[in-house]
Amino acid sequence: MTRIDLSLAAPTCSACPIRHRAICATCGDDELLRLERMKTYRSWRVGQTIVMEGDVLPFVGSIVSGCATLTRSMEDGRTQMVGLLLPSDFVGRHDRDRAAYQIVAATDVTFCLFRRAEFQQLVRDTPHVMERLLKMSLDELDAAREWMMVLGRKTAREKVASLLVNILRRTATDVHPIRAELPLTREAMAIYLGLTIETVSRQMTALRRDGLIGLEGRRGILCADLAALQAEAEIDAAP
Amino acid sequence: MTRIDLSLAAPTCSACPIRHRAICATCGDDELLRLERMKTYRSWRVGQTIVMEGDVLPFVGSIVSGCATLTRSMEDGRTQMVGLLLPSDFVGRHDRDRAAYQIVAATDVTFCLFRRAEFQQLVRDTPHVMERLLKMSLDELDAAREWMMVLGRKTAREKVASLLVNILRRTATDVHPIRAELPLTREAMAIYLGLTIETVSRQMTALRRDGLIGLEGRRGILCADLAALQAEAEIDAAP
DNA sequence: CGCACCATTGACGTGGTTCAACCTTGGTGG
DNA sequence: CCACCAAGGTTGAACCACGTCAATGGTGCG
Repeated sequence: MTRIDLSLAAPTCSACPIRHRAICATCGDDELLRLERMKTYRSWRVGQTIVMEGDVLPFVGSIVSGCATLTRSMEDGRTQMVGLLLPSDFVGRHDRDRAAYQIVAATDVTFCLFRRAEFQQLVRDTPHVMERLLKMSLDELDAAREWMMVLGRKTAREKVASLLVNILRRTATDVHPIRAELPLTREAMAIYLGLTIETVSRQMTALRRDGLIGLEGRRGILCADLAALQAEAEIDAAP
Repeated sequence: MTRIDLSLAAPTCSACPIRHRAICATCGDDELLRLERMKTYRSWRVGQTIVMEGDVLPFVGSIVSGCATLTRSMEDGRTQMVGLLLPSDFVGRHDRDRAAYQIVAATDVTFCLFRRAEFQQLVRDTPHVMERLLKMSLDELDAAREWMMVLGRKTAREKVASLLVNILRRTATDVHPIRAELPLTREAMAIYLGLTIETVSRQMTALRRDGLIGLEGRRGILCADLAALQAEAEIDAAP
């Protein structure tokens, strides 16, 4: 593998692409300066393991670009994804120094990291940062519970459609038809959905055959009618 | 139905059974006095709906005794439990006034409630209460992710065993054999586990037949060897 | 060009659901 | 007091969605 420089120069916070969505969203200019001094950018290549389940994780931080996965495995090898990390998502617990899940780079990925002790001090000094962390944690909890519905009650077709809708909503670029690059292999999709690779593949083919999505190579997906795909995922239009 | 008085006199916080495990665990005596003035006890009978999904929930609070369930339903009626509330668990979001899930009393249940606005002020005035809320939310998130593993990857037998282990761990009374009262009907168990009533019933029978548990009436469960039951649930002994 | 690696497709097996009958238990009223 | 009933729970038989196993197809990289 070609070696690359993985310690990128970090941009100033005010120029950061996740400035208004990440943990720092509610910080003023003064606090941003404090963050500048604390932060380190660090990148991993696709496929690299960032931490193993149970290992010491000496930092916490935000994902700036790319995609990482949170997974848990059983002794016999069965694996379930429990979180999909996209830009602005927060990783790690300020109050625990061991990772509860394995974190893997699903694509090349860059994090904005803080050493835990420093971050914990920041949280305790700055109530609105703690409240921001609380809000983000509660949103994650809601997302996890939403996913419990997917895992427990949806059919394979609905599961795949649900995942595609989620990814299109968060990362779609073009319009008519909207388009996104899947950050996951079929295997990673299967691990997320509690299915096998084969079932994911068959359902992707079926959704394409039924005109609900288009496929471009292995990773590109197109969707001319997101509402129809949402209906297929049995997602209520309400929220 | 016999009418009962549902507005119980609340005990003083210092005599409260969940004093050291609930949101108030880190409060000193002075803050406990503030809580005394804010709190209201309120009870619901088994089967009553406490709030419907999407309804206004004007309070937040802790469950003091009994058991309640958090569920979400799809339009066609498929239902998934996303949380099981036992004494000391916290309910509601301080920053949102609508319930994201239906809350139902699984047994007769008593809550210690605070009006949202007052509680939100308390959280903002008292950093260590906010940190306590954050810690409890992160623990809930871990529990939800643990449950994603159960829903996505475990067999019916492992699912049922996992639920029994959870309940025995949190509510078991006797020892040799340990004993607990199931706070859930078979239907509620099925909704929690992403299974049908029939499958739950068959797996309960199978676990009894295999000598891993004993059954006393509809609700009583006995377990002479919790480690064996945990092995059946494929739970790593580690944590 | 050729080798990995990822993805697709097919044939077949099976764990869990579905549908239906029956059993148990606790509560109610004659 | 006990017959009856409703609700919850158990059991059986048939079905099917998804998993398993195996072969084939595509694609990007050295």
